Amino acid sequence: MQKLTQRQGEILRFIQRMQQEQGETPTLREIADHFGFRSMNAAQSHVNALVRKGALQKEARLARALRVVSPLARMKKRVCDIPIYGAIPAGFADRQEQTPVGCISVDVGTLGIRPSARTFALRVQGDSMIGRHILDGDVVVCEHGREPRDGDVVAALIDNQSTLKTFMRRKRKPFLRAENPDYPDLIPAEELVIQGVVTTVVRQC
Amino acid sequence: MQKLTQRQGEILRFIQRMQQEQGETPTLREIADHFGFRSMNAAQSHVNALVRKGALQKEARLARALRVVSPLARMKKRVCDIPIYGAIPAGFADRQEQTPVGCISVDVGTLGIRPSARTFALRVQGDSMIGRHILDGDVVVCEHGREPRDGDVVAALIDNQSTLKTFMRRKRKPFLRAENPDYPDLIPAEELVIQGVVTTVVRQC
DNA sequence: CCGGATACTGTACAAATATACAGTTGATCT
DNA sequence: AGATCAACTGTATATTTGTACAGTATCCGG
Repeated sequence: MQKLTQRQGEILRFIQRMQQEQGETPTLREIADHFGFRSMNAAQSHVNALVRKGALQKEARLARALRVVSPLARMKKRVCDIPIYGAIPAGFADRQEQTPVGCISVDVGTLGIRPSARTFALRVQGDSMIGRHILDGDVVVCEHGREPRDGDVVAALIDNQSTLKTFMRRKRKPFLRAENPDYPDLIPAEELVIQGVVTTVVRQC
Repeated sequence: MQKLTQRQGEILRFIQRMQQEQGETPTLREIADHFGFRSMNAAQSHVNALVRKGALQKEARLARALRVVSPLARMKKRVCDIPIYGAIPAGFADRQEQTPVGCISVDVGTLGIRPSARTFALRVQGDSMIGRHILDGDVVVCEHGREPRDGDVVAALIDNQSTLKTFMRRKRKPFLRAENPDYPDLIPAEELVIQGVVTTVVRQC
């Protein structure tokens, strides 16, 4: 990629910012307006220069069809949004009814997260899983409805509150092991509602 | 939000998917084409219905100016892409030169990550920071150039390789403490290049 | 059986937008 | 001095796109 002028860099950054904030790339007129150009052609020339230098891609004649070219953008395949719930009440029937307290957006490819309608996230309360290096305040991404394997960390509903436990089997019977002395060590899994299997942990330091 | 018809749901999902994959929302004609409508008005009516029901927002007369309305979308302010490097060589001069091995995309608001040009990510090798609950294979997001505070985890360049250490001071002199027996416990920080301060940890289970 | 909503076809038009062409100014390089 | 390029102004035009209007068929609740 050829080197850009300072002005061209400004234009490129503006396009990039608009794309992130507004979800759409600006039109030539919007670019011209933002920089105070009295002629759209100023914006047009810059865009053409950026395309020529390989920093931008364009669909000819289409509106708002600019694309910022970057090694990152190429690697970023698809971003999916995962809702964060404070605590999940019992039924888990209709997720639309839940009010998410936040949202994390991750791109699928790199982290190996398969986006599905049954993916959600929880903010961990308490140090119950410190033995598995999951701390208070961490956000765990869970997949609902997946069959847990031995040793998987699962979110289970205990006393109308989501708690993390380790899933395991003893003599073919499924149990949940708490990694916290405050809770009984083994709980038969049949009595409980397993809300999801933890696939990812996010910690903000 | 009023309930949607099945067909309206299909239209909405298509718009949403295009926005994620292409970065832009489709035009009425593109919607019509995709669903095999012979008349744009079919698409137009659906879009109007979606707007009326509150599932979609629109800027009148502007091209590709649809917006999917959802509690998640409203919460998701701004997604920024962070490059993942395998290992960062010494100079750290021009990030453009580095070849990222991956990319994570996170939304800023919820996780409190401030996106800056100096933000990058590393894949952790080895259990050197297990004492801080950072494991082999985790991805750590770092901020370059920030002044580390006592107890912060930092990425330092040792033997031409990035290694995580805990930053601390003894008698006002900065040191790096390794949480791994294979390394000497205390290293004067002046002799080393601190590449970044860890702000976030991401673990894929 | 009627009214309304849904789900379309078909046509026409105006606004938004990209594009093309002609020119000016200033800096930089040869 | 001349050539070249970046960075603009100004005007005109073709294309894309959103919008409006007219109409048909089906389904569903009252």
